[in-house]
Amino acid sequence: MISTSIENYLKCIYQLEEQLAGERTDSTKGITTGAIADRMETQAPSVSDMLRKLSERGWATYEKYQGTHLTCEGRKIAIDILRKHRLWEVFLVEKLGFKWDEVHNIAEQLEHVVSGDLVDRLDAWLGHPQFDPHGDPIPDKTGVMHDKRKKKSLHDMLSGEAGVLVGLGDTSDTFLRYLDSFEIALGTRITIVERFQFDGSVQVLRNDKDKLTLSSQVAANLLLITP
Amino acid sequence: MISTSIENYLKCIYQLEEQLAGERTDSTKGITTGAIADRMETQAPSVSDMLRKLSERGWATYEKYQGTHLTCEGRKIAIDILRKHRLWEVFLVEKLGFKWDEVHNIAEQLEHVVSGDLVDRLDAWLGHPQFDPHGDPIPDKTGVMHDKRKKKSLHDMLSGEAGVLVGLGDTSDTFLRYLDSFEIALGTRITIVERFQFDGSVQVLRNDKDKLTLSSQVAANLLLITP
DNA sequence: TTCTTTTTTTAGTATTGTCTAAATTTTTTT
DNA sequence: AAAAAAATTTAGACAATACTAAAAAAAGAA
Ligand SMILES: [Mn+2]
Ligand SMILES: [Mn+2]
Ligand SMILES: [Mn+2]
Ligand SMILES: [Mn+2]
Repeated sequence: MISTSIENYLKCIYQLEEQLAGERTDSTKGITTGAIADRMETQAPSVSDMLRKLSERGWATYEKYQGTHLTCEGRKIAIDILRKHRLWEVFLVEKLGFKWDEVHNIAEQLEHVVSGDLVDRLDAWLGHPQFDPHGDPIPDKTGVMHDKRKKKSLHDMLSGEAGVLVGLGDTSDTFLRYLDSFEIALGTRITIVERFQFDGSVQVLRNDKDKLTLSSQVAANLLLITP
Repeated sequence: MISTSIENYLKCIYQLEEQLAGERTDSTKGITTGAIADRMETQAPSVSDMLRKLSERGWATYEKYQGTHLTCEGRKIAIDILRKHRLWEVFLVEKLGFKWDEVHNIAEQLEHVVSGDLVDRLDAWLGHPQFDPHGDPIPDKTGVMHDKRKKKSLHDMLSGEAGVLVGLGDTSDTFLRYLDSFEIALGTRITIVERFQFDGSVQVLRNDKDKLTLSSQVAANLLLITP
């Protein structure tokens, strides 16, 4: 039996690896103790302890001071947890009517419920959803994500370019509520009117109607598909 | 924060108290260490330790060798867990299509998910069900069970008497599957044809059609309403 | 009542996961 | 290249929960 704590660590390392894959080219250095401690809001020694345990159990490679990488088996577990997390989020939003900023903590608990059948039945009953309420792809039963969309950050788009919001670089509750206040949701069409070099902010058109200004930080976390 | 383990103990003690209330008249002696250990499939010393902790926290009264009773606050927690357990069971059977003998272990985990909103939304979305898939009453938000039915064990019914199955004295997976093999479910109408003094078994009519013989032990665990 | 059996508690140990403080190693700066 | 700063690991401790073996108390039998 895998403990809740181990599952959380594996998922965390997986997500840090995903993130790094998008940013850096060299993957020689593993995920650092510090990055994990930050993300899990825990202390570095706890992470060191856990990394030794994960490598003993064959779910991560780990050499002192070199950071860590998931093994195939570790990655499989992480993806399985992520699948459960996102499916439960869909359930909470679509069926129970929660808002997208209310589901994370609940899904954080539900993802650890273990049952051979439960996830698959949930998946089928929800109609095999492809994405969770935050636009993140839901892996299928075999761990494959069928996300063929090429997402581009609003940060990297040019004046006049338009796209539809389909993903977020940050899914924290505070950012989600911040987007609510702008009336920006998944599916919202965004067109760049003007970029300001001064502070990196952008003026955009929301759904071809309303003009608004988004900070550089917000823009960087909005991921769109452009036609 | 209340741990999963504590929640399980409180629920267990509550259910033993319920059961005892139906059997005995004197409630002076508390629920025994041994009864709890049996039901939780744990060792007596673990129970002794936990009882001391429960009484320290004000959820149970406990004096050495005298057994335990829940306090009001302890009972409130136990009922809350029971409510969650039974609502999740309804969800698993009605929405996801699980069979009644497959849901207990899953609900045993789901009952510990904590969220102010989740249970109430689940309850409303399920249409405020009164009973779980095993016929057990579901407490409302305030902890009250609205179960006005007078249940009578098949064991205590006379020849010729008839009733409708609405509850079970034992909800173990093995007993549930045993009932499946007899094609007996909640709502099944049962009429006593003949009682055998020899071994306490009864010959009954199922839904006014098929004759079958039930052992004394089965009969004792079938709870019916009689018109 | 006294002896025997059963139940319960105490004592001592193990496991898991966390933390702080101190030591060590790596990285960065001068 | 040496010194300073930052990151990481080790050491030692603690809380929660469970277990076995032994002691103590309660219940039942003779
Ligand atoms: Mn989690
Ligand atoms: Mn999500
Ligand atoms: Mn439980
Ligand atoms: Mn039930």
